[in-house]
Amino acid sequence: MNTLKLVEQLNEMISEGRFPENSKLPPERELSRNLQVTRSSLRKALALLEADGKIWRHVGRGTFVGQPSVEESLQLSFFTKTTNPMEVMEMRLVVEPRLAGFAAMRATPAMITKLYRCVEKSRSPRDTHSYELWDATLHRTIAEAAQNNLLLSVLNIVNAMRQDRLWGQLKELAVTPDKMQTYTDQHLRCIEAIESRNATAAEQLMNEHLESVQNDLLAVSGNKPL
Amino acid sequence: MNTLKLVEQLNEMISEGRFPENSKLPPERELSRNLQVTRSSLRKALALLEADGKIWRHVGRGTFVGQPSVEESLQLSFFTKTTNPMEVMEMRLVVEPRLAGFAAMRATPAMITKLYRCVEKSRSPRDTHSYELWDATLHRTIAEAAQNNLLLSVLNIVNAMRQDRLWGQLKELAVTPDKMQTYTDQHLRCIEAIESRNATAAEQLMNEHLESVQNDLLAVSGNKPL
DNA sequence: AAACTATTCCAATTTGAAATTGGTGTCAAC
DNA sequence: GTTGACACCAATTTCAAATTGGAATAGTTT
Repeated sequence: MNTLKLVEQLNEMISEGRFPENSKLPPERELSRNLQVTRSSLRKALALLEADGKIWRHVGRGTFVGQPSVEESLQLSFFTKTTNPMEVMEMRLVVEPRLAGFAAMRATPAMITKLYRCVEKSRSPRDTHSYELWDATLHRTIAEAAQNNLLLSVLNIVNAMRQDRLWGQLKELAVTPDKMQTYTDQHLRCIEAIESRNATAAEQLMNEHLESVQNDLLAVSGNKPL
Repeated sequence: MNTLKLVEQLNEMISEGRFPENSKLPPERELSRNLQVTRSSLRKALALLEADGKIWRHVGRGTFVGQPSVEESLQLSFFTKTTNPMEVMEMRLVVEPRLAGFAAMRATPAMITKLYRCVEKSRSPRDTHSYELWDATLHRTIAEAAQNNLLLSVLNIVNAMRQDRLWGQLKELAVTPDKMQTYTDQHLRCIEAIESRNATAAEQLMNEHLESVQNDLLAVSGNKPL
């Protein structure tokens, strides 16, 4: 296997400081000429290095040594490349129950009205897509009611991931009409807790809701690695 | 006060659909000519509209109706504009204790070694800045050990906010040498919990640590609005 | 068959110069 | 002291041309 030798060779060039941290590697076409290999071979080696976290690439920009910058890692395209549904659900379970708790303490009456409206809209959906849209709006509105712009941004990331086209099939399999009914009931109970300013109840109800969603996703993925 | 009338006028133009949602308003120079007011007057009105969330502006891009897009709200510059130290601490308290818990379950021995190295480096800092750097590295390493790219990105946002130059003074006031000592001890106990795979302990210790930090920040800010 | 080579095309991005745009300060006038 | 008029700045857009990683195809080697 020539590819592994190439990987080894590139690794040495990097660790020997020929390509310093955060520097840009020569274009693939040029580098392949220098190393006397074809671009396809080089690309296979680079793919392994990227999977290993040694380098990162971006179309039109180039290939870079080390980890992407913070600014880079905040691009939506970067999220879709590096994460998966399981990670998203884990993040939701960390963030959203607390957001519901905050909302219970901070939501304005107008916000609570908006929350009930979201539940109503999601109760009789035309299709899966329509339901998902109102579901996402509902969860975002809870984040808005929590009055923390940073956490709201996090929720926006979550929603953006959920709307990614790659997840379409997974959602259509997992979100059946009876699930929608269950989820809507859970939403309603959580919002009632928010309205009655019961933070711990809101937090726990949101937690239970998201665990339902997670279990349903795991069920359809058949415990295969996501 | 002419400004309030201008705000009202602009609000009407928006709600009447003359400037649809997400559309770009005319440049300030042009709009001020159309409305027969000076640019300075218009800008005062626009500032109020922006504070109200009705519009958002970006240098070189223009002024837009409604809320910024998700992609827009993920720019670091947008974070520094819309958030504050209190929100960041709240977010840290939501995310980082759970990250420590995950790290306890998932950290590789190599990662744990790296964690101890971070504590050592932060134990004898040359100055506040040097301490902050290793502190940030430590918290990021815990996030890496937690093995969730999405949550790692969240932690990266937190760290980017903390390194913002606007926070320099606040940190220098709050992080005195004896505080550094306290924080380092708390770090150490948390990492020991991670090493012994005690997730609940790691989570609780990180929570206590961050509450200390939050209290110290509140103390120096004198309970003034942040 | 399987793995590598050579070539082509695509979409995202960069480059650079010129124009645009929001942000900021100054100074005179009423 | 607010308002109006003007100049300047830095960030961004625009446009076309060049660059770059991604992906597909057909031919060659083993």
